[in-house]
Amino acid sequence: MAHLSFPAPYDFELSTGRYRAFGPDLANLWHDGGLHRVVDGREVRLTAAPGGVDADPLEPGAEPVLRRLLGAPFDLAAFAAFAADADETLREIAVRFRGYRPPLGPEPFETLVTSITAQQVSLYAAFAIRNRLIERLGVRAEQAYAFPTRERLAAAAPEELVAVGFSRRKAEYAVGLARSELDLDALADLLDDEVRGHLVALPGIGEWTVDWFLARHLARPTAWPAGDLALRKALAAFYPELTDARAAGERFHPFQNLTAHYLLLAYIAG
DNA sequence: ACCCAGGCATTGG
DNA sequence: CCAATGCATGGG
Repeated sequence: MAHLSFPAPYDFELSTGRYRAFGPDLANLWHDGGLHRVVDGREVRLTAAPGGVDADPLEPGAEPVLRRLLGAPFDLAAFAAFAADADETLREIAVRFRGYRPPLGPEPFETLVTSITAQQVSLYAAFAIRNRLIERLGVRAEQAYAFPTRERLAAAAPEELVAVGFSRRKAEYAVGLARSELDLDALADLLDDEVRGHLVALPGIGEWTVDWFLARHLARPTAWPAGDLALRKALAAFYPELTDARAAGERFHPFQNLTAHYLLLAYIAG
């Protein structure tokens, strides 16, 4: 057992709600009050603890990916200060949901495949399809599964993905991504627009998917998924005067990413 | 049965 | 540049 510390305030349950809201997530499994995640083949159980999160067991080398999973790169204190000085709407949302630290997709390939499953369909459908993919091509540890590796998907026939509910097109996108030459880890060293250029060149990866990759894998502060349907609905609900979602992002510079997450959370929470 | 849901590529103007 | 269309599943 080891401890991962986070600056207060940090609300573990609120922050991990995404992994329960649309049904179970076999790769980020909420089980018996804790979040289970497989790192390097070993299942880790994460639970709330004073001052942060307990991780059991914590292998050397697993800490960076776990901290990333828990959204460690976000500067919540700076966002809180920004929101406190912003409009009344954002100010109230930031206070109501203080301690919310959006989880990140710890692995680039997994993040992209997850987004492909979520294109167009409801998140309930996306989670169901994703879970069947994980069961079929992933590897189970104890309760949770390791998400299917890029190598496993590169070796898969698209028909295997169709069999778990992918459309024919999406099956080809996911397998094509796995088989592409692109070094996904190297994207972390590039500027936002450079990342965008590399990714949108791949079939099935458009602006929306890149925006969420920048936001939820690379934790880029100014990522702003202006085309996202849920974010548009949240904007319409909280800022009816901001009819241009893309332009609206400028208002929240340089905290577009955290603002988007807080608006989505507030919108879903009702 | 029908419609919509945290898109994207393709086709045709 | 923009409009129309098909896609697969789950929930209402």
